[in-house]
Order: sequence, then structure tokens, then C-alpha cells
Amino acid sequence: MKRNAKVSTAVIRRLPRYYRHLSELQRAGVVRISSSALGKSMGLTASQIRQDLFCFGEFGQQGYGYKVDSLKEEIGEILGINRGHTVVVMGTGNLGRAIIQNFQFSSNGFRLLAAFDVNPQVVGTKIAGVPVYHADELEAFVAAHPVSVGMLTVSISAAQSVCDRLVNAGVRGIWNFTNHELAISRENVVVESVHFSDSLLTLSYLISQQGETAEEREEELP
Amino acid sequence: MKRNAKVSTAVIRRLPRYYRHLSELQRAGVVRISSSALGKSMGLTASQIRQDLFCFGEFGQQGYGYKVDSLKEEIGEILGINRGHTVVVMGTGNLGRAIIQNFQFSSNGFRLLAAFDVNPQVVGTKIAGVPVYHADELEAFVAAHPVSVGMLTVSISAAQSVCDRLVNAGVRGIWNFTNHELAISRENVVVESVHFSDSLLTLSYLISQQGETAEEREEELP
DNA sequence: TAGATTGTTAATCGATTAACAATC
DNA sequence: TAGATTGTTAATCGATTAACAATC
Repeated sequence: MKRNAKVSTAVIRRLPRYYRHLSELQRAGVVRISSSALGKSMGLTASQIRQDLFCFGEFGQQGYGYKVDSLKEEIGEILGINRGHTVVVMGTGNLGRAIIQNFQFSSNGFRLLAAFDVNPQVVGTKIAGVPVYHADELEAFVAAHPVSVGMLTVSISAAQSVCDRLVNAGVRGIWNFTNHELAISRENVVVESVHFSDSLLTLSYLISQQGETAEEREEELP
Repeated sequence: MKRNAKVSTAVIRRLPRYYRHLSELQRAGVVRISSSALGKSMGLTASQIRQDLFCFGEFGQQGYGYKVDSLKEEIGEILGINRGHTVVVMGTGNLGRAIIQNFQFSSNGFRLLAAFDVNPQVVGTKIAGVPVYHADELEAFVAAHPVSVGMLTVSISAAQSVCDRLVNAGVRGIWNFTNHELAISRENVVVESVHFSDSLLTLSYLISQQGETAEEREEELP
């Protein structure tokens, strides 16, 4: 069953989508689904779904399909949702605060332990029940509590140094919201970045392009 | 020069990264760079960079490399940064507000025209200089001002209906921050989603996996 | 049982890498 | 000129799709 020697990033990136779609199906009361039905609703081929799942084991029943509940459970397991991961937030500016208040860490298997900032106005307060400590206390905190991931919502100028401190303190992953391309000193520390700019620029390309082709189409008219 | 008949999404996704790296190089005062140097700093092969650029034209000089300034300019052009794109924000909750206040729309070639909400406490106010109108006024606003993109930071339950309204009003792209997989009724309207959950779950997988392989390595020891 | 659908191998397709002539 | 590096075609690699026996 453990064949996941080398799972491609393409597959890994699809796992959360599977998880999300299965959750929606579950909420909608769907009990079973075939690879072709799931594929149609997600814009993937049935083959691809079966091939993806094949990396991790056998989760379906021939002639029947997949039980939504248990497939969701299995993919959650693969994603590490039940591993008791924890997270701390570095920087409680607008974005950090927004994510603390809005994002459901728990439904993604993470426990949000604390936030850190240098602003004396917020240090010592709580945001949505989460205590805010002074950034100086980071190392002591991580030594006392196992922290899986540090979320980076500091200014771009502070990004690298705060990242270094998190890595040295011993976190295993950085969830980066700054627009800085982080350099990681230590092996087996993973960075996952959410680049708003990259996303918007991609959209910019797509709508610009769309105009182009529309114009071209018009030119082709008699 | 216009060979970009069918540029793969893999290439398109790299364009913003090129743009970002070239901007950093520019800021650092670097004047010229070779494909191999750029590749090394971005973790790509020189071949891949030349192949990517080849989709769009010839931007370098044999024996010399690329001028950072002009390559950045060209990629910005490809991305549509100079097309006068505009954006409106739907939903001024924590996240919408945070992005309005923090995100540099202008340095990505977008002009942020307005925000919309239903909360009477914010309607009529300004956030970072951006006027907040009542959501009911959306259609009239879009009719009066060309709007390229609608940014969705409403609740997941309102996501689809607000999206539909944007699409019917005539925007050309949706920048989706809700965790809902949007259905688009109209052709040539593009959706680009920022899925925080998908990103965090990917990170969860990677750090969980990392533990696995570490354990396996230990088991292999004598 | 017959029909449906999986798990899994093989074939195809597309993206990445390598190679090298052109040329600055 | 000699050295460097591009633009571009060809080779390789990996991911997606197709096919089908196994089986529920």
C-alpha cells in the first residue's frame, strides 16, 4: 500500500482539491461517486483520478465506485490532517489579523497556538482568542510547544530574518504570504508561498490574452 | 514574433515569477543576466527559461544575455501590466479590507476603483481612499466604469451569486478568495482562485511526508 | 448473472532538457 | 578574433490518457 515513493507535485497539488470536492459532496449528502462522475465535476478525466489515487493505495470498489466519506477520510489522512499539526502567526498586521479571524485552521487539521508581533499596542492582547506575544518570545515559545508551521505575514523587509528565526527555532514548514522568495538554510524545512501578485498577474495575462484572441477573431471575419 | 498560439499554463504560471525576480534584480542594480544565471537563482534550467521566452519572441542578445530592464518590461507587457486593467472588491470583511489596505494593485498594473458591501456601517465610507458602495449599486457602477476584474472576498455562501452578478455585469475576470469552486456561466470570463486551504494542506502533506521519510531513514539504519 | 467500475499496465501526449549552429 | 550566450530544433523524460482484465 505504501507505493508513494515519488509522488509528483502535480498529484500533490490535486489532493487538496479532491479533499475539498469530496467535502462538498459529503455536505450535499452524496454517498458514493465514480471516478468518471468526480472527474466530470472537477474537470479531470476518470483515468487521472484513478491514476492519482493509485499512488497511495486502493480506495474504491470495482463495479461500485468510491464511498465519499471514506475516500475523503483517506485523502485527509494522506494530507496529514490528523497529525496534530500546529501553527504560529508571525505578524498581526491587516493580513495576519484577517487570516487569524477568518481562516478555519482547525478544519485543515491545524491548531493555531499563538501570534507574534513587535507592536506594543497588540502584544498582550488576543485576536479571536489567540494570544499575541512579543516577537522576542518566539524561540522560548517554540521550545516549549511543538510548532509545525510558522505563518509569515510580516513586512517584506522583515520576511527573511523572521523566516530564519522560525527555521532555527525548529519549525518544519513556512507558510509564506510575503512577496519575498525565501531562502531556507536548513534541509527538510518546506516553504509554501501564497503569492497574491503572481495570482493577479496570471489573471491579467489571461484576460489580456482573451482580448487578443477576440480581436484576432474579428480580424478574421470577412 | 507572435508565436504564442498556445502557451501552456506551466509557462504562464512562470511568467509572474520571472517578472518578480527581474524586479528584484533591477532593484539590486543588476543590469544584465544570462539564462543560466537567472535559472540558477530561480531553480530552473537555462534551457527552460530560453524555451519559455521563445514562446513570445526574442528578448536577448547572443553572447551577452538579457538586459534586466528591458526583459522585465517585455514580460510586463506580455502579462498585460500596461493595459489599464481595473478591479473592484466585493466584500469588505477582514480579508477584503486587508487586501485593499496592503496589496499594491498599481504595481501589478491594476487600478482599484471601488469596493462593495451590504453592511450599512461601511457603505459610504472609504478604506485606504477607496470608496465603499452598496452592493446594489454594482451593476450601475460597472456600466459607468470599465471594470476588468471583480475580486471576491465575500462569504462562501454569497460567493456564487455575487460572482454571477459580476459576470453578468460584464467583468472579464474573477479573482476568487472564497473557498467555493465557482461555476462561470459565460465563456471568456476567467477565474483565478487563491485557495488558502489548498495551500496549507499542501504544506501539511509535505511536512507529514518529510516525517515519514525521516522515520524510514531511521528504520534503515543498522 | 450482467453491468459497472475499479486497479493497473501500456500508449500517447506534452513539457523539460540537451544540443548546437548562429551571432553578438 | 575568441568566448559567451542566445534562438531553436531534436531527444528525453514524465504526466496524462487509453485500454482492459479483474471483480464487486
